[in-house]
Amino acid sequence: MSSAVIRDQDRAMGRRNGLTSIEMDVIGVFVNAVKLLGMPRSVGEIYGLLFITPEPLPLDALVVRLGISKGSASQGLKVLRGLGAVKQVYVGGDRRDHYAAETELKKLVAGFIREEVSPRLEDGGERLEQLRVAADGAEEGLVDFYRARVGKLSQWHARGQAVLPLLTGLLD
Amino acid sequence: MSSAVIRDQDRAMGRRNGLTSIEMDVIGVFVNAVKLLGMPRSVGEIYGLLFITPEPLPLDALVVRLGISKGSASQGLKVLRGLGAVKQVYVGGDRRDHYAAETELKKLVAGFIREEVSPRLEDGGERLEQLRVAADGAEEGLVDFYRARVGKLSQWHARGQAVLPLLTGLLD
DNA sequence: CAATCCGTTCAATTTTTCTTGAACATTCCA
DNA sequence: TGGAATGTTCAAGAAAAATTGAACGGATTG
Repeated sequence: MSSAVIRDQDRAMGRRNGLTSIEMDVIGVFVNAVKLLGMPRSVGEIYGLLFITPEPLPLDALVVRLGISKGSASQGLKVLRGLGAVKQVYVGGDRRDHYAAETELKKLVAGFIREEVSPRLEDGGERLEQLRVAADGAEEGLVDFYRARVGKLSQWHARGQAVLPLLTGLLD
Repeated sequence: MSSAVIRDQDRAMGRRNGLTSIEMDVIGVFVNAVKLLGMPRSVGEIYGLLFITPEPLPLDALVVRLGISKGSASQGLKVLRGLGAVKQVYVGGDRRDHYAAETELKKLVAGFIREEVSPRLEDGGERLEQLRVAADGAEEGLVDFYRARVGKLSQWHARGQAVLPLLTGLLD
């Protein structure tokens, strides 16, 4: 089969790069979404392609179809595995790892909270300890104000910790 | 008063740059937080300083104390005003605008949702329309799968729109 | 084994994002 | 009205983040 034929097929399907237009649209949605979450474009591309592909795909397929480097694909999959956004699927007679998108919203949100949000909240909790000490040791006229503000921060922190678990609960 | 005296005072208060150590710590907390939300460092610095300062501050004070440019300060305040994270306070006999931090968590979260999240959700809703059409027009064997996936996306979208208002409600 | 395949890592590069600073508009005041 | 004060905008430069690609380690195969 000549490559000219392939290009004709691509054109007929509305392809560019080797992605169909519906694939590109869905990927675009996810690229947008992961940007909102502060993640690199490639993560959105990978998840998007897996989401809109019926079969599990190996790393090479991501490289070829998305036109990204092997390094990006590997790192992107690492992030997605960490989030639990991707399932590893065994494909007989092929020693490559194959991946499929995890599509349960609850799991995705829980993964994001676990990997991205909770660590920061914990970190913030430690800082609060130090802030309380620092506030108490401030100049006379400022101690009360500082204590009030650190108290406000503690309140926020507690609210965050209380609300996050509820959030995943709402998504069954 | 000589600048040597000022420097001595700074050293006694644990200052560097002209910020006390508690100010720097609090600012650090907010710089971290806004990064999680995908906003520039300067926005966190400005909000942090306003949060931990008893008096409302004008733009110049932010420039001097944080050591940032007038442009950054102006743009950062613009963002914070948009979020409703900052109150404009009138100070008699001074024609500069003075700003104080809004410390009601509910307002801050609502502002973030309004400015950063909702617009994207709406945008996503429009894309979904197009995706439904594209899915229906796909190759024979893929139509069912595509419809299912677009349906999944719609579900997520609906969940998001349902949950966001609840979220602010939880923060009274 | 040696050769190949698969995936990871990380320094170098590219891309994106943020910050700066000078030009500008507007308001205030003498 | 002229000039000083205040704040905004945006092009250029600096900084940060993402991507690449080559080198590497380990597993598999003939």
